[in-house]
Amino acid sequence: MLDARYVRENPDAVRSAMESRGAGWSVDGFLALDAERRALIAEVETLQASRNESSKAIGALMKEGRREEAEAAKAAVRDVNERIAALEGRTAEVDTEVRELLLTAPNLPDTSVPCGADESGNVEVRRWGTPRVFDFEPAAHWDLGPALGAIDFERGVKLAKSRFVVLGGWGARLNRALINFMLDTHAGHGYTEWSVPALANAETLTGTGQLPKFEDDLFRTDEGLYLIPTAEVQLTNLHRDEVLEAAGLPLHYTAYTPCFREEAGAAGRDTRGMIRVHQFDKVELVKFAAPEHSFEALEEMVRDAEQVLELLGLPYRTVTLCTGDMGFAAAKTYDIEVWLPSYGDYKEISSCSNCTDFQARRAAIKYRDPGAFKGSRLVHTLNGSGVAVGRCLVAVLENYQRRDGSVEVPEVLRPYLGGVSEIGPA
RNA sequence: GGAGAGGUGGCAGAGUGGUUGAAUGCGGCGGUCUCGAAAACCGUUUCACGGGUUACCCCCGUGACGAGGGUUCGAAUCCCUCCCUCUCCGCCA
Repeated sequence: MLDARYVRENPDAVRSAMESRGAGWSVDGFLALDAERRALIAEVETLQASRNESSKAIGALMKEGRREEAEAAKAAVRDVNERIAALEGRTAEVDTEVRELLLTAPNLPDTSVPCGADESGNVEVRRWGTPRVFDFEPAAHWDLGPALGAIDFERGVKLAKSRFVVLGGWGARLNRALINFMLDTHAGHGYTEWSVPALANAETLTGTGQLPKFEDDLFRTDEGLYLIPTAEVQLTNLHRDEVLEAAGLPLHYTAYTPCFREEAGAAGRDTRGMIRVHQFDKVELVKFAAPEHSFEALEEMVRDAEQVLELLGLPYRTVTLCTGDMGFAAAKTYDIEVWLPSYGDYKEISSCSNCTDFQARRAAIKYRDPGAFKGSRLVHTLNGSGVAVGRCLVAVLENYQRRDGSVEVPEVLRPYLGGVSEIGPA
């Protein structure tokens, strides 16, 4: 959520920021509503002040037994109350409209973010590793996985519906090995591990920005709970309505969770394989940082995610998303893309963002630093995949496959797989 | 799921319609005392929003005693709905 006051005082800056994002958010619509809201509040509060004064006077009259004067005063206050009620009706309406409008505004891009309309405007910042040159025709994971008994697409559909997958045998074990390897790696970098609910309530989803605008992307239970699309939601909301201590910042959190996405509007994209499915596993990184350190915290987070791929020996490149390609809550985002032989290209496997105070304002996450300032201020929240487990599994299978259909196990994963160095058909 | 009890300031805990935003204690902060500390004593200690100012310093106002509604001139106090916590029973990984 944007700071209403900032929008009020910097309408031109906000207008151009919205344009660069390709967001059709109406600054002028906001300004008009905001002005009306403040005028109504001033009027209502003046009337309330006079009512409070009269009520006090009535109390005094009653004590003195001057009943008739008290009755007359009561009648006068009833009039005031009617006017207040009328104004309050409109105030509540305007208040809701202002809030809803603010909740649908995306974050403002940081000044370091390149301008661009879509992913073609993203800027590569670095590459690591060299895509392997195969001396045979490498198989795509949608062929390789089933042949190994590692991935079962048909049964995923049978058990749930299309775009759900089942992992079996080495596939299931490799998946679990990846999760543990990632969590252990992040723990080594000072991240505290959490285990959180896979379902979240509406307030939680609103705190991180999925609601109210993106409800169609979520699975919803008939109790009004939602399946989380990412552990970012839970890790960030852990501190909703809390005031953190500056001395403890930045906080480094990590969690493994399944993630659920409706993928509404993704029809026809990545239909083969398990690149885009309704349920996938992910290890997430979240940080809470003081504003003056959040961008440096973002750089470190990207490195932490990249290291997972480096340890696994998977070639990747990192790009800065341009204004038009960034997510709703982000002020700056780096995507890490892993090399996938089946795509003959790099494919997103991690997205690391600094959301500045955008989520903190929605979720009321603050910090205090008595030596530096009075009261409390909003923290900056960051999140990143560290990394998407399903896509990582795919990357390992495809990049480490051999001519005979077996797959070499990356060194770092062997301790997690009982020491085996290769996996073949079950 | 059934029955009962309860949700008040960082914590504990008063307060059942009228200067109660809220007693008291603890904790925190500042001070006195002390070489220093402890103890004791004194003072202080919520937040949001709106306005004046426009720096979130200060001043005024409004609202907030789980949340939302209602009754009333006036609600922490009365009524309704919802949420949550605790105890017992049931069920259960």
